[in-house]
Amino acid sequence: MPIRLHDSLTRSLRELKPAQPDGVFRFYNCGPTVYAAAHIGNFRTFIINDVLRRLLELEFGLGKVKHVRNLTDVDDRTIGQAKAEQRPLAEITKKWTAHFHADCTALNCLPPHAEPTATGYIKEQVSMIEVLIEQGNAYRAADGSVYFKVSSFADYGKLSRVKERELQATDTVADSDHKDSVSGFALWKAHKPAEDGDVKWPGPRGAAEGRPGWHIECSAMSKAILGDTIDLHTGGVDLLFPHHENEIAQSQCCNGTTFANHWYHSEHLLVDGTTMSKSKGNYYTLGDLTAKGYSAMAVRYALLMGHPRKQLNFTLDSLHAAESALERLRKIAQQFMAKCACTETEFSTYKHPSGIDDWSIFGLSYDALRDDLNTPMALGWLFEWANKFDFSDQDKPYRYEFEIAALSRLMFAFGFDLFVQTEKAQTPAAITALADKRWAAKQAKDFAGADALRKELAAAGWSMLDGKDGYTLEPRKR
RNA sequence: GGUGCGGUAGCCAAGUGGUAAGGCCGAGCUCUGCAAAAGCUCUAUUCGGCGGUUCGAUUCCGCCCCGCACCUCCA
Repeated sequence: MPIRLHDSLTRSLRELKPAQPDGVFRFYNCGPTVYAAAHIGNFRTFIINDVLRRLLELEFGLGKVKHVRNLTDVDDRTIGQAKAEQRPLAEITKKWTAHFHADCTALNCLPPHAEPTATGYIKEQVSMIEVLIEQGNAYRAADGSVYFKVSSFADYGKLSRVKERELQATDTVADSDHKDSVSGFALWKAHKPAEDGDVKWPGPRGAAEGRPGWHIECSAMSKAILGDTIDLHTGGVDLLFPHHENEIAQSQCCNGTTFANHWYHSEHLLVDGTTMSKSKGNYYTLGDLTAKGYSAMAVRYALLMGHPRKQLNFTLDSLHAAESALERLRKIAQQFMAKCACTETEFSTYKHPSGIDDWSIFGLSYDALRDDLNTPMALGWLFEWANKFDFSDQDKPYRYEFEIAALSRLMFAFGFDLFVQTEKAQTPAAITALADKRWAAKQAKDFAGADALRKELAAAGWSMLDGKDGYTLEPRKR
């Protein structure tokens, strides 16, 4: 069964396969703008793309997938943030890039094979713009900015189906604030000292110094790293128009060939049934959630609970459900591991994409993933089969290794690291003292005293879990 | 107004022209000094509303109601 994925261009499910003879699947995913902490909505998209990349590696093999995700480090927002903080642009973008990487690591997202920055590819962007000017697809405005002439590209609107929109406006861009207009969008923005400070580069021939427009960076970096035609280009739905529409226009006019063979867009995350916004108090970053005591892995799980092409309603309750479900998954894995004395490390080593085709009882789950990345269905099958698996079957021991290898690979596809070593909060000495006291009381069969101490611990925010030979303490959740 | 996506149990969420996956929560039982953990069991005569097509619709069609998103620099 091949991997099939929805294609926004044809609005149908299409098989994913590398077009180039070298068999390498080329895949570009629009990345974040590094001017603040990314929110969990952003991460939904990146996690979905991470699952896709893992799936492709499982399918085509390691080294047969080239995943590129850019960092937008120069645009209105990054410049605005630098200005607001009165710091150099590079300092701001460096800081938030590091923050983004830390979040990605915590969420167990594999680093892309290349992570280009817009400022690292100014030359490439400038040359593309020059080609577009020479060919008559772009023109210089009076202030030295350069705009793409939408009317010069017949296929404009094909992706977003907005062709019939009122595109009949003039070819002259008269807007004074340098925003895109109906007939064109900015490829190059002339330097404006008051807004841009010292952020500027030499422009395309005949244009002023300034900085690139937003859309051109992806076209240039995709071309530079992956070539003129790529296998897949992805992003959130909001990028469908104008960003991706404009990328197609620029790239195809410049390169004279198809830009991307396949387009995929994941839907947005809703929080409490509505758009996330700071004023509604439902705006979460990963840090906000981990500060509440949730694990990053649970956040990842929660973001995969819904179909990627459907809006997903994220709530603190659903995150709690994710935390429990993940714990359940861990128990399931341990049941299999116990049967064949597999260690956590060994479980992890099974993760290597191996081309093994035996998916054992997890085949349906894996198939669901391959069928348009249906993560909720895959999770459903996973639990369904794990639940009905008979662990008491004595004739089965030799089979457990297949089960466990399959489960391990499935966990790799989802990107669930079941055995991450999480930093346990340090238990205050006073709490330990109380717990010791209670344990002693319990051993002495002073149950009334033990209960009183349990209550005291609870009041202090700790749960005491009694074991056979001792106790463990953990912070009370919620 | 244009374009697109949805409305399925207390919550989250799959799915199919043939009679509703899964997770969470909750309940009961076993276990347990208590608590936790673990195990077992149970939890939608019904899929926003009204019509239509059909032997049969939650699934197809029409209309209506409601929600969300995009419509020039938001993943």
